[in-house]
Amino acid sequence: MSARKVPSELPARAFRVHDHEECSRSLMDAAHSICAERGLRLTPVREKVLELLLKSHAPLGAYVILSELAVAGFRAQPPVAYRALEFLVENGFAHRIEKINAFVACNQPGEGHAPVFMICNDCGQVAETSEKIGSGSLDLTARAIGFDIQHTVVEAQGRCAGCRERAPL
Amino acid sequence: MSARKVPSELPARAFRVHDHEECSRSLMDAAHSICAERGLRLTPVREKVLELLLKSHAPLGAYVILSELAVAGFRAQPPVAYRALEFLVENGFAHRIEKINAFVACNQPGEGHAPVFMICNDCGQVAETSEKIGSGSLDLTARAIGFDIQHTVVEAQGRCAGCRERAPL
DNA sequence: AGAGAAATGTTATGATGTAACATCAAACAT
DNA sequence: ATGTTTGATGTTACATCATAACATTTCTCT
Repeated sequence: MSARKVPSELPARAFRVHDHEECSRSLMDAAHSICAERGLRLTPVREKVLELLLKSHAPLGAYVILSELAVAGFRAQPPVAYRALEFLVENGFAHRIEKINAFVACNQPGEGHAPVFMICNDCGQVAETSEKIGSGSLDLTARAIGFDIQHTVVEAQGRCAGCRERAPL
Repeated sequence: MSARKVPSELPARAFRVHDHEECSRSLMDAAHSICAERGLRLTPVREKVLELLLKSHAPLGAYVILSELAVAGFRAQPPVAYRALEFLVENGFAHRIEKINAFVACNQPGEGHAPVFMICNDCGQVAETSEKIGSGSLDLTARAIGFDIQHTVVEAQGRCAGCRERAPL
C-alpha cells in the first residue's frame, strides 16, 4: 500500500457537493456545441433523454427513461429510448454501465477517454472518473499479449464515502 | 508508450496454444479439492455446469448452459442454470462477463483476485488475466475519493493477436 | 429417527433489448 | 420548387436474460 501519486483527473462529481443545476446546464450546452461542430443532430428525443440523464443523480435504466419520455409526451416504444441512448453513447454524451444495465450522462464529453465508474450500492449514485487511453494496466496487459483494445469496461461496486459516514456499519 | 514492466501474472491461456484437456481436468480437480476443504457441495448440476464452462473455448450464456443441461438429462428451467452459476461465481470457480452476459470458468480458482477479461470480438474467445487486489488504478482512485470497493468489473473488447494475424483487415 | 438447513423442482412473470419494415423529415442538387 | 437521398422516427412483434415465490426433496447433524 505505498502512497503513490494520486490520479490526475478526478471529477467524481456525483459524490461531491456541487451545483448540479449549473453542472447540467453546462454539459447540455457542451452537447449542443459539439453536435453543431460535428454536424450531429441533437433532436428533441435525444435532447430530452440527455436532459433526463443530466438531471438524475443516479443512472437510469432504459425503461425508466422510456416512461419519462411518455410523461413528456414522446412516443414510448422501447426502440425510441434505445435509439436515443445509442446516439448519446456512440457520440460520447452518455455511457452505459454494464454492471447495472443503466445509463449516465458523460461528464467530460468531447474528449476521448476511457471511463471508469464507481457505483455505490447504498445510494445508487455513480461517479465517473477516467483514464487516459493507452496508459493503464489494461493497455499494458493488452500490449503484452498482442490484444488490440477497442472498448473498455471498468467499473467498481462498493460504498461511497458519504454512505460510509452516514452508516458506518 | 514507454516500455514498462510487463504485468507479472499473465495466464491469458485462451489466446495461447495449450493442452485444453489437461487444463480442464486440473481445474476440475482443483474445484473438487477446494469444495472439500471448505465444506461446499459440488453437486451434479454444479459440476456439470463447471464442466461445460471448462470445455468451452468461449463464454457460455445461461440459456446455452441450460440447453446443454437438458441434453445431459438434467431439469432445465432457468433457475436451475442460474443457481448453479451463482454457486460457481460466488465461490470463485467461474466469472460472469458483464459486457456479453455470459460466463467463463475461472482459471485460478481459490486465489483471491480481481479478474480482468480480454474479449475478442472476432473469435469470441475470452482471456482471463488478473490484478492483485488493492493495487491497480481503480484502487488508487477509490482511495483518493474514499470509496470502498467490494467488486470490480474490468473488461476490454477488441481483437486478439490470432485473429489479427488471420485477417489483418 | 427427527429437526433444521441446503439444494432442487416448478410455475409464472419481470426486465432488458432488438429485428424488421413503414413512414416522415431534412439536406442537397438540379 | 421539386425530386432524390439519407437519416430519423413510428410501430409491431419478438427475442433474450433473469428472478420471485413456493413446493418438495435431500443432506447433515444430533
